[in-house]
Formats: sequence, structure tokens, C-alpha cells
Amino acid sequence: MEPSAALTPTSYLVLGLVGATGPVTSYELKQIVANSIGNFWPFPHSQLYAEPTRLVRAGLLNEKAETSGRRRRHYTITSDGRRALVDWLAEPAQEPSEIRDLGLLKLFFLSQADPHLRHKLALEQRASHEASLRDIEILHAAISNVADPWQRKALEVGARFQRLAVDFWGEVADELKPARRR
Amino acid sequence: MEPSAALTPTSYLVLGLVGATGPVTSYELKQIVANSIGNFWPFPHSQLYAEPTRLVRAGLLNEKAETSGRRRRHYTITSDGRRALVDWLAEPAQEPSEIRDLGLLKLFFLSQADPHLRHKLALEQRASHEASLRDIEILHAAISNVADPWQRKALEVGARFQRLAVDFWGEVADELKPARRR
DNA sequence: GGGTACATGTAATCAGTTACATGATTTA
DNA sequence: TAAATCATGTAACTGATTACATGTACCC
Repeated sequence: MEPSAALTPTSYLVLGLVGATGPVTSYELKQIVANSIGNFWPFPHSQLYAEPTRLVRAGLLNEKAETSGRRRRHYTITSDGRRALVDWLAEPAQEPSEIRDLGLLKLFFLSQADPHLRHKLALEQRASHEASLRDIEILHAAISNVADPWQRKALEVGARFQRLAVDFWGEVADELKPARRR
Repeated sequence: MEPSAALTPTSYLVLGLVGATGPVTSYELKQIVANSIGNFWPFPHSQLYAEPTRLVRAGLLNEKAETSGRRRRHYTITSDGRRALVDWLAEPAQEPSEIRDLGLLKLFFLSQADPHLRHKLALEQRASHEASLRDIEILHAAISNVADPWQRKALEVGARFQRLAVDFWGEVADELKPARRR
């Protein structure tokens, strides 16, 4: 009954997914994540097994294990769990966004890189973000009829960011090859 | 001499900063991070104490401790460290970008929130990103003459993302209040 | 000269990551 | 029926977070 210290983002991810979809197994959570938020906020599948266990212990989820065959565990949200989720949704999100990008970290130290490799890095990054953008667009099209509209909307941020990154690295590439410009 | 397993992003952050600035203490690393990449990729200061210790053990940094007073430890990069840094900069960064944003996570589950609170969430998020954008712009202006140009450029991504987020949440707010649109 | 803020670090805990491992299904 | 591949999970490790703790300088 005690509020179990503090819930992590992973907790709320699981809580929200279980709350939205009814009885699910960890494997199904994994699938859902891979086709949605996992595109820009990865959660390793082991967490999607570990976290429900914690939430059950905290009284926020119910677990119903199959008694034969694969003995999968199906989770549903409890009333305490629903309350925790709704409370969290109601309170303002003050933590600032985080962007973790190794390419950006390299840009940060670009002055220390071999000059010949700088332009190459920019082109590689642009290409990589272009590929990510295509992936997200394909995914977005594929889920256009199934998922919750707000889930689709959230996915859009991923696509927009990838576009931003493509433009950005394009500019960086240009700045690194000024002689090449017309 | 062994390459010490694998270096984390935090390792490269420290390696790059020490490589760029010469002898620094953990506290100075903390300051630098706070005024730059820490704006969108936070590294708690305890890591900036722990990580140099690891890098010294791996032979990538040198440590020189003061013998009196505060006994601060000043770090410099070794030739092995410089080589590790340059090698890392040369190899392509394939790991995809990550965006971690609790506001987006809430959007993801917005259908499960009290309808009265949805519009409020959007407005709060927009305001919050506006504030972040202002902070970054102030910072960007403040460092315009000091920092490495590529470090400034990297910071721009943070600003652009905040602008993207302001626009995005503005749209969400509009969609949540269609009746209000004249 | 006591308080307050800055500076510098360590300790404890735990989430998160990586790696391993085995059970079911499909397919060639 | 062997071999992939998908499905389902656990174990071990350690980086990351949180909290604590003390030292130094400044200011009122």
C-alpha cells in the first residue's frame, strides 16, 4: 500500500502501456515499444521483464501466470496503479528533455579530430539521420490506423528531430567544405 | 596498456574535455559541462569525479594531486588517451540518437488522462520548452567569444530542438482546444 | 564570527545494460 | 529432423543517480 518510494520513467512506461492495452506479457510490451517510443527512447527488453515484477511488488500491477506451456505472465493494472498513473499524468513534468547523441559528442570535440575526417563525419551523420527518418516514416505509415492518436503524435517528434538533424549536419558539412560551395 | 574493455560516452566526454583544455580538475569539468553539453545531456557531477579515476587506471589520463590545501586532482591526457580519443572520433557513430522526455511520455498516454488536464499539460510543456530555449540562447550569447566553434555549433542543436518542441506543443494545445480556434 | 554559498569529494544503492540460456515454432 | 528464428526469461556486473559530508571562502 505504501507508495513504493519513487517510480522511474520505465515504471511509468510500463504502467501506461499496461493501462492502455489490458492484459499483456513482457514480450508484447517489447513489441509495442519497438514500434513506437523505442524509436527514440530505447528500453532494453530485460527491463520490460524486470519492471513489471517491481510494479507487482508495489501493488500497481496484477500478475496472472499461465499454468502450463510457456507460463507467460500476463499483467493488468490495479486500481492503485491506475491512480498512480493518473496522478503522474496530472502533475507537471518539470524535468528537462535530454538528447543523447554520440555524433553530437563527436562534433563537440571536432577540433581535436584529424581535419581530413571532419567532413566525412558530417556526411556520415547526415546519412545516418536520413536513414532513421525513413525508418520512422515507414513505421508511422504502418501504424497510422491502429495506434492511439496521441501515441502517433508523440512519434512525430522523433521524425521532426531526425529532419532537424539532417538539416543540421548538412550545414555542418557545408561549413567544413567552404571551397566546394559553388 | 590494454584497451580497458570499452569506454562509455561519459569516458569520451571526459577524455575530450581534458584533451581540449589541458590540466583540469573535476570541478572545472563540472563547470564546463554545465555551460555546454549539460544543457541537453546531463552528467551528474559525481560522474565527473568517478570517471577520471577510471581513465587514470586505464592509462588514458594522468593525475597530479595538489600536496596541500584542497588537494585537488588535476588531470591531463596521456598519449594513449589522445590516441583513444582520435580513434573514436575517426570511427563512424552508428548508435541512433536518443530523446528522453517525460512530457512526451505523458503525451504517449494522454488518452488515459483526465480530459480537463490535457490542454493544461500541453500549455505547460510549451512554456517549459520556451524557458529552456531562452536559457540556451542566453548561454549561447554568453559563450560566443570563448568556446570552440564546434562546441558552440553543437549547442545549437539544443536550441533548435527546444524550438521544435515549442512548436510541437503549440500544435498539440491547438488540437486539444479546437473550439477555441476562431 | 557566524552564516551562507561555493567547492570538492565519497558512499550506498539500484536501475540499466550486457550477456547468457533455454523453450517453443516454423521452415527447409 | 535439423536448423533457424522467435519467444521468454535470468544472472552478473557496473555505471549512474542520490545522498551525504566536509572544507574553504566570502559577506553581513
